[in-house]
Amino acid sequence: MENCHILFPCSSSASSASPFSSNMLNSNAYTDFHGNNPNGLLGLKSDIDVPRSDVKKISQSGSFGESESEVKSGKIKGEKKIKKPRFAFQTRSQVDILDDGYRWRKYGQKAVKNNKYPRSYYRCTHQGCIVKKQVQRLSKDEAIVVTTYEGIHTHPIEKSTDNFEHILSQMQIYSAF
DNA sequence: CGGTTTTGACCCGCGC
DNA sequence: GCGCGGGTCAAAACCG
Repeated sequence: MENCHILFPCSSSASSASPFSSNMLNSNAYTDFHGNNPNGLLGLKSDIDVPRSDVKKISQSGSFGESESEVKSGKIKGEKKIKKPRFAFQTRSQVDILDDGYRWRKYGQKAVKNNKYPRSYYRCTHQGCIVKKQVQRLSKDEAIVVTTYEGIHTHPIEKSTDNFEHILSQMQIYSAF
């Protein structure tokens, strides 16, 4: 029970009063702190709008032979659209892999238009955990890495939270001014 | 050996 | 209807 959920204190007053517009990625604001923020804190954005309803996914090879269509991504036929929370963190780091204490498995990588650097897709390797994460580096500032979390972990961390605290000390979060 | 990364192909929503 | 951009899968390669 000691395992605390990694929930950032951004839900309190982050509703619509967040200083970051939905297009924060295009904002050139952070370009300004270039060299201004030794701490490496960039920004945070929470998005709760998933237009896609996650329709079933059929293998391209059609090798499915059993009814595993159950709760795969939280999508059930009779269920309503489950809006999964989305959090985007901008951090300044040389490495894309920001270890938050969870185990991730990369499942894809795509090049983003308008961006020289590709975007990596990760997924939590825990059973039943559907949390996804994607890491993107800005072409404008290669020192800036945008990590977007999708979903909420429902299981404890396997690694020591000590590591996570270490990360927290490197990044500060704009939860509420 | 098992799990993970890599990488190309496929799929889907949206705009034109 | 087609093309584009973005997201996911899956088989092989890779690493401990």
